[in-house]
Amino acid sequence: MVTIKDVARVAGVSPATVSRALNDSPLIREETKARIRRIAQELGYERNELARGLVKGASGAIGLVIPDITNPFFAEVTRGVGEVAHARGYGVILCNTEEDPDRERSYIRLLRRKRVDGLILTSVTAEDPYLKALARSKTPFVLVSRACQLVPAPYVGVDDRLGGRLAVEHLVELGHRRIGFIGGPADVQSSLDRLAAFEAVLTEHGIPVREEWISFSDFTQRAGYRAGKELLRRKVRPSAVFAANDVVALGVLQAADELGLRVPEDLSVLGYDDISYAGLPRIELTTVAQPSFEMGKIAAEWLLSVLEGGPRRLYRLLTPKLVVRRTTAPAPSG
Amino acid sequence: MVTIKDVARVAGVSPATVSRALNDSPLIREETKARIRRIAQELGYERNELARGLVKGASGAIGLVIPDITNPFFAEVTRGVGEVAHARGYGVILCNTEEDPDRERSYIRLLRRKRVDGLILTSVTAEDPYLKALARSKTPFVLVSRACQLVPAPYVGVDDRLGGRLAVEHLVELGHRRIGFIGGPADVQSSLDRLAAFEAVLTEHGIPVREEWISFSDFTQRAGYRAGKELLRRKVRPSAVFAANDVVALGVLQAADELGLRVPEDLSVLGYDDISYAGLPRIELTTVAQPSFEMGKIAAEWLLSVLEGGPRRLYRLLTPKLVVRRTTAPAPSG
DNA sequence: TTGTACGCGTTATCAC
DNA sequence: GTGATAACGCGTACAA
Repeated sequence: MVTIKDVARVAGVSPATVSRALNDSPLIREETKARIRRIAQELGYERNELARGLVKGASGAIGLVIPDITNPFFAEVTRGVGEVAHARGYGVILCNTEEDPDRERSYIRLLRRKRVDGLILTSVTAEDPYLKALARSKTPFVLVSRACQLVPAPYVGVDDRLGGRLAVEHLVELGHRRIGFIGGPADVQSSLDRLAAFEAVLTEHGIPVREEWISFSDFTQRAGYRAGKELLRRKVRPSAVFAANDVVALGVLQAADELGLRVPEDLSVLGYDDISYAGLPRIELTTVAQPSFEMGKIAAEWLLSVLEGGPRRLYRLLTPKLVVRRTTAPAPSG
Repeated sequence: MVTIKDVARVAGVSPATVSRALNDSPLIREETKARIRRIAQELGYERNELARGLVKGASGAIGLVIPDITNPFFAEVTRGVGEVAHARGYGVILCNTEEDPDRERSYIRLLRRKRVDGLILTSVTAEDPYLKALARSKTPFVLVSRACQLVPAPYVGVDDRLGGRLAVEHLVELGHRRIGFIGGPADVQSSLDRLAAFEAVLTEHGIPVREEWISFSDFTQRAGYRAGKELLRRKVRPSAVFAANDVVALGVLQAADELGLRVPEDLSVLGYDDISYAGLPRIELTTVAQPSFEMGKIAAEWLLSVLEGGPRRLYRLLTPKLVVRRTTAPAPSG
């Protein structure tokens, strides 16, 4: 690979001059700059960011830790992060944990070895202790979508209590009193918040919370399918199900179909996220919309601004929005 | 950040010894190794891969260039790549081009500056000249799913001619003779191959190819919707549509629904990829399955093996599989 | 306005 | 077995 020295030799100047010219230093005469740039271009020079990172103490890359890139919600977050990172010349190192805490820890170590300038985490379980260690280190990080109670940390997400409330109140208003909840992993804050809202709304309306209608999955379609099958096979089953995300809701829909339950006539199903497939005519899933792409952008923008000396505080709770489609309907009178 | 020197000072040895110990060199006495490792651990040392990369001439990262991370097909490829890369300690720098050739070129440059050890490209348009330059450079790369005619390059994908053939023959066997095609971007090889198969099969069966029923989109749901609307609004419209991927097919389904066309009674729709949403009970899209996750894994495995001196040739054409579900049916007798 | 010299954190090549 | 020393490619204080 051609280095700054090669360019210097050809241009008949010192490497320092080349470095300055390429970094547009005001110290260099314009014509020299132009000449050096031209030569660099001709030689196909691309600066070595490893070397540059070593001396500047900044790698020009950020780490993005995601539980499941296959979930359109996180794909959108990823897209948002990539958009702003790239616009500012940063690279994004993607880490897909598959909801596995071990992988997550191992990824964080990888990212630290790579000296990423900052981290965006969407994969945090509610009380993982490694976050404490991270908070002590100097590397800035943001939590997206999944908060953490253990450590005060910069965060951007939607108000999941409110989102859960919107969802469950919608069901209650439709006359449902037998409502089930299928969450994500039991240690994910966003899922817990949605559950808390679920219980709160039921209680407010004097509807008993039935433990046997509450279950946890791992935020995948398959898990939603399984949990749905189990829930809907009970002798006494709910007339509505609130799934803690859309992917799970799609699994529930699948379970309902296989059991011969008509949606929404026999069963109302409500999701969370508003992934693009929720709006398909064949699906028409009622759900709570989150600005996922926006969240990725906000997180990245904040992170990059911190890297340039901006304020280190961030706490953004965006507002979720109920999107009523066709998987919810008034409760059957039975 | 704690460096090798800090560890050396605490351990009372030279930096060289620490480096050797941490790299498990046989030159170091076992007890010294153990002691040094313990100290490194206590100090929270993580080796600086920037520095390491600089001296070793290898960054320990690969670049992954994807047209649309939001498309489950590419999300699966990404997952496959990440799985094997991380198992071997490599980082993956993700670049989402949104099908924009300018972005693509700019990403490639970013990745070269970051000195990635290799590239996985799924975003190549059929005759982009930058590939030639890439081929001349020493950085190894693989093309996944989208081939390139301009340059002989390592490739893993499915046999799109065969896949297209399976699809169209299925329609013909169902008695369809008025068949439309909605492709991806006009310069994407995989889309072109599927089109070629489409035309070949029609011709073989003595069915005229009607240009006005052939159109191109950009491989998104929205584009599929638009193209579908246009196609299905014609006075004379096809009884079946072959969409060059599932996302586009979903858009076509949406268009059909809005126009009051029943699928599959009035219109058969066939996709390509078999993304996870294609199998939903509400969708049941007939499609051609590609082993997307597998393709990502194969590409990464090959790339990493090349980095360790393995053979530099690769050409894997996997076999696509027709998955018949419920969006295709015999042609209406009309 | 440009060149010289040093250091960033590692690993590799010599010595001892 | 272990320690000094020289790279890797770049940015930058200091000198000119």
